Amino acid sequence: MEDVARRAGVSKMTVSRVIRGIPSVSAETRERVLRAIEELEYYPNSTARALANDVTTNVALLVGHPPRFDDFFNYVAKGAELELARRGYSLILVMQQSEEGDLPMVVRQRKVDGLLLGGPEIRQSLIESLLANALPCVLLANRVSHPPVPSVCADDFGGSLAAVQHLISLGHERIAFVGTRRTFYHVRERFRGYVTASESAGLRVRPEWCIEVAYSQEEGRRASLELLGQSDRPSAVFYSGDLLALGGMEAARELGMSVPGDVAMVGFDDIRSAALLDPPLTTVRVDKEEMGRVAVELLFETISRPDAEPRQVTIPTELIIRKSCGAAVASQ
Amino acid sequence: MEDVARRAGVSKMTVSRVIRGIPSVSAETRERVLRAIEELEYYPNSTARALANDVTTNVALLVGHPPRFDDFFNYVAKGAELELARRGYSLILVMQQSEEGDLPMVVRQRKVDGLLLGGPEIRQSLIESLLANALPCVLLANRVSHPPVPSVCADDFGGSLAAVQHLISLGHERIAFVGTRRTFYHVRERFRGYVTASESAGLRVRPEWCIEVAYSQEEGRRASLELLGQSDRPSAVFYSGDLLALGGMEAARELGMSVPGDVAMVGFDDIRSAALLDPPLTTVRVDKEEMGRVAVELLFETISRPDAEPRQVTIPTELIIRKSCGAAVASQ
DNA sequence: TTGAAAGCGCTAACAA
DNA sequence: TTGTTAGCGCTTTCAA
Repeated sequence: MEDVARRAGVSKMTVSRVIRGIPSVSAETRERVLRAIEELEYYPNSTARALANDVTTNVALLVGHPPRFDDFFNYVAKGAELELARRGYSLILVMQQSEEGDLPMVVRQRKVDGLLLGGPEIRQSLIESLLANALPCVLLANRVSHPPVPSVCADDFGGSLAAVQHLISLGHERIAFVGTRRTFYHVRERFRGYVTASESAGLRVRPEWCIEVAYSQEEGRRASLELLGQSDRPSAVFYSGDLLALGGMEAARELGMSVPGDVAMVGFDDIRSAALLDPPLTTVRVDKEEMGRVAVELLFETISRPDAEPRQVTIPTELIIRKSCGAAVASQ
Repeated sequence: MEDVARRAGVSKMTVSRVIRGIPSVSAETRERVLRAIEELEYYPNSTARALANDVTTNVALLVGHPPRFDDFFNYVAKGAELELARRGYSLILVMQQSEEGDLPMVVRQRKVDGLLLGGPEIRQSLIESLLANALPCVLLANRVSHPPVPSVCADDFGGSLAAVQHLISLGHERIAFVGTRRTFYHVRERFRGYVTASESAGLRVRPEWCIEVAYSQEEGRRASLELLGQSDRPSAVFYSGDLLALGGMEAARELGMSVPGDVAMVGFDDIRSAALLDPPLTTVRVDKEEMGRVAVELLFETISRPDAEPRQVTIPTELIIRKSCGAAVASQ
């Protein structure tokens, strides 16, 4: 900066003003400074700026432990990075190191101006510590009631409502629900959609057909084996996540049942593999990149107006009808 | 820091020494300082440290344009982040904004101490600019001959050799190769493995069966339709990447051919979907997390000894035999 | 073994 | 419109 100032025959301060676009600089001076900047290929040092301004221009995306950086958050990260880059910010990727709600290193070190908290595995206690430290946060694919935090979720309720209504419209009256822990907001919502769709069609929700498992293909398989192994079995299964549905298809294969012939299956999320399965999985598409993008938007709102009412944004979902549900028309 | 110093009854300088573990501090003073740090929950400000030391403790993972942050780099990022965190560093994720070899923002701003350059889409000119700016770099899944840069690649040659030899051992004598641009190091190596395996088995490599396409499922499909639509067609196809093989399976389906009955298929990379296909895809597994981890190791070597001979590390691959190759024994 | 002063590259506040 | 001074939170250098 010193060099630029010398070359343009002005003080460092004037250079600083030109860089920041402060109007109180005469046109000709600005011109001279810009030329000097160009000639010297000068670019301001972000560390020094950060120290002087107390703004790092970094945002962290924190994903839960054990390192759950999968297809879903891959897209979210992409959407977030693109939006951050547009604003001159950078994305720091952080895998939580333990299940505890310890403050992440990047926070202790003050390396970031805010955080995107990915998924429901983020502990409530961590959210509270972060807020107590006045760190702007946005929840991604999660929502909490008590401390008011902005959040971005897919339309979990609406998506699941549409999925189950679709099954019902295909004639199914015996629909089971296999999902992860209902302490998770998104699972609760997806379950609510299932219940609402069922009940408003006059179908009874049978508790023994509502199964709670961990999020893995193997767990989806186990639950499905149990469900489908009985004589009194459902004719369709709605899974709260595609990975569980993968396990379900595995189970059906093991039992010699055809999908959708003997049992229809529908998932949620539209992970990359969903379309590649045999049969291709009918599922609810979540726009993950858009979620990342919007989360960044909310974060900036929070940074600029920390006391504003936190917004809770819901991203629309779309039912993607493939073959696993047995609908006549199958796209993709 | 001032506060800690006051509380411990020493100067800032002594606090700094204790934090950095500098020995010339008496045991009792150190004790007092540590207590004060604990009581005040003091944690050094990384921005200030960065400015004083000219070390940001940040590393960027740069992925090519158009934003190719897929399954492969998802795992690489995970491996890299874990290793960086162990060393007190952070990972900044950067999607290249254009095809040009412009210096990324994080570099101009001096936000990072080094870069991991992901994939062959990174322009040679960019690599050279980076090196000219004395920025430590490591190539990931890429290798160049001219400027000496450390790199981490899978055993592209060995993996493809094993894959094609396996096809040959199954009796195939008419094996085609579908791959992306041979200007890419990894494709060149994989092609070399194909040629070597073929020729040492006395098989003729037919140029019209060596097809070059872009990396997408659709391109894999198109190439395969062409290959398999002729009467004089191969009995097996080796794809330089799983995504292409997905397209291949699609093509076979369209042509009413069974895999592996009418044509055997083998991929490379072992992306997440590979095992889920019907039939499950035989492929060469690449340890992507390990690649990320090792890349970080190399980067630190380069940072600490910039003039040392750059290491070129090759990560072993493993042939994963599933069903698409037609082998009798199928695992997974 | 400890501390005081200067400086890393920038910006806020004030003065000219 | 422009420049000077002080300071962001740390570390380096030198002196005590």
